[in-house]
Amino acid sequence: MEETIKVLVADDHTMFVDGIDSILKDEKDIEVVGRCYDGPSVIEFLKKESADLVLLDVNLPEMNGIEVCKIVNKDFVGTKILAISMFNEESFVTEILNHGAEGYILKNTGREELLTAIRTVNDGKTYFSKDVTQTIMKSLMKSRKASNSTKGFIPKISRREKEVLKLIVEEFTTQEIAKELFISLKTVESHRSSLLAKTNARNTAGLVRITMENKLLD
Amino acid sequence: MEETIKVLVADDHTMFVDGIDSILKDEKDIEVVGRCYDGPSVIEFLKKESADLVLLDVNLPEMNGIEVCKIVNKDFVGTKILAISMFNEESFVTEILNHGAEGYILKNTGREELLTAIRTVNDGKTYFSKDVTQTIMKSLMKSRKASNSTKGFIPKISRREKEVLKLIVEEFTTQEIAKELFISLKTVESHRSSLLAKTNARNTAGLVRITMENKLLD
DNA sequence: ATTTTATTGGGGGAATACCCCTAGTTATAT
DNA sequence: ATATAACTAGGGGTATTCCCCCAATAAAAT
Repeated sequence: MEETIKVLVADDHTMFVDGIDSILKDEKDIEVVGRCYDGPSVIEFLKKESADLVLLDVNLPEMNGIEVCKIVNKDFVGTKILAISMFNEESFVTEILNHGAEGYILKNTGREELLTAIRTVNDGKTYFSKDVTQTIMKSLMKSRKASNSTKGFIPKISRREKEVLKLIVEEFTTQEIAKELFISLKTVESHRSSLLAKTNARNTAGLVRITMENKLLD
Repeated sequence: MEETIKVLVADDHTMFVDGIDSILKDEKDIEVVGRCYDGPSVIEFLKKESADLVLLDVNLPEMNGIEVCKIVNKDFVGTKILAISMFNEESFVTEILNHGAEGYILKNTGREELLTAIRTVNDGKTYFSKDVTQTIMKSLMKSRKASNSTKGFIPKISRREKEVLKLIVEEFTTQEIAKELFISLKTVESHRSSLLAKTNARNTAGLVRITMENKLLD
C-alpha cells in the first residue's frame, strides 16, 4: 500500500487530539483528515468526506462510541474503527468490540504502539493492547462462571413490581403501598414475595441491598 | 520574568504527555524538564532536579495526585501545582485544591488555555477552567445547604452498631445476629433501635438504603 | 470528678413481614 | 390460538421487626 491512511480523530479532549496529531504528522503514510469532538460530528464528517480509519474515543459526549460504532459499521463499510479509551474496563471493551470495532487501545499507549495499531487495523487485522487482551480473557472466564453459578443473575422485574420495590426502598410499609397503588394488601404481599424470589433475597434488608447494588430502579 | 518556566509533566497516559509536550515545545518561555508516569517518580525527580511547576494528573497510579500534592507542598516549596484531570468531579477538585494545588484544568482544555494556565499559576496566581469554577461554586452551595438542613447528617455510628448493621445488610435476622455476636436478642434489638434513630429511618428497608447511599460500612 | 456515651439486658405488646396454599383475570409473546 | 407471564386477591399462620417502658456496668469525653 503506497497510499496514505486517512485517519479521523474523534475525542472530546482537545489536548488528546493535539497529542495524537503531533504523533501522526511525522508519519508519511498517515494523514489526519479531520477531528471531531463529539459523536454526531463523526457521522456528519463521514457523510461528506471519506476516511480509512476512525480513532474513536469510547466515551464521547452527545452520542457515545458504541452508538457511533454501530452507525459507521452499517453506513460506512470501508471505514475501520480503532477504539481508544482511558479505561481498561471489561464492559467498554466487550461492548464496542461486539459492535464492530477492529481494535482497542488505551490512552497510555505509547507512540510506537499507536502507529502499529493504526497500520494493523488498516490492513484489515485486529489490534489490542496487551492489557486489553488480558481483560478480554478475564471477561471470557467470568461469563463462563456467571452462566454456571446462580449468583449475580437477576430475572427481569416487572413494571408493577418495580413500583412496589421503589416504595419499599422509600420506607413505605405494605399497607401504605397498598393505599398508594390502590390495590389490596394481599396483592402487595404477592409482589413482595416475587421480588424476594427474583432477587434471591431472604428479607427486605437483602432486597434493598441487592436493589441498590444492581441499580434495579434506574 | 525572562527565565523559562520549568515544567514537569506527570500523567500515566503516554499519548497525553506527548500531546502536552508537543504543545509546549513551541513556547520559548516554557521548557518541559521531565516526564513522570506515576506518583513516586514525581517525588524522585524533584529530589534531584528542580521544577517551577508540576502539571499533575489527579489520578495517578501508585500514589494519587492528592498524596503527591501534599508532599510537594511540604518538601518542595518553590514548586507550584497545576492539577489536570479528565473529570470535573466535585470531590477531586475540592480535595486537591485543599491540599495545595494552585490550579485545576480539564483535559479537554485547548492549547491556548493550557498556556494561559501555566503562565498564570507560575506567576503565583490561581487558575481554574470555566467548568471547574462552576463546579466549585456548586460544591460551595451544597456544603451550605447540607450544614443548614438537618437531612443528610448522620451521627457517628459506634463500633458495635456497625457490626450489627453489617449483619443486617447481609440479611441476618435479629436472632442470627445475637448468636453471631454472642449477645442477647434484646441487645441486638437495642442496637437496631439506635441505628434507626441515628439514620432517621422508619424501618429496615430505609436503614439499608441509607447505609448504602452514605457508605456507612466503609 | 462528673457527665455522656456505649454496651449490655429484660418484659410485654402491637405492627409488620414472611410463608404456605389457591385462583381468577388480563396482557404478552410464540 | 395457546401457552407464559403479570396482576390481582384471599385464608391462615408464623417469624420478625418495631415500640414502649426500664436499668446496670464500663468506657470515654469534658
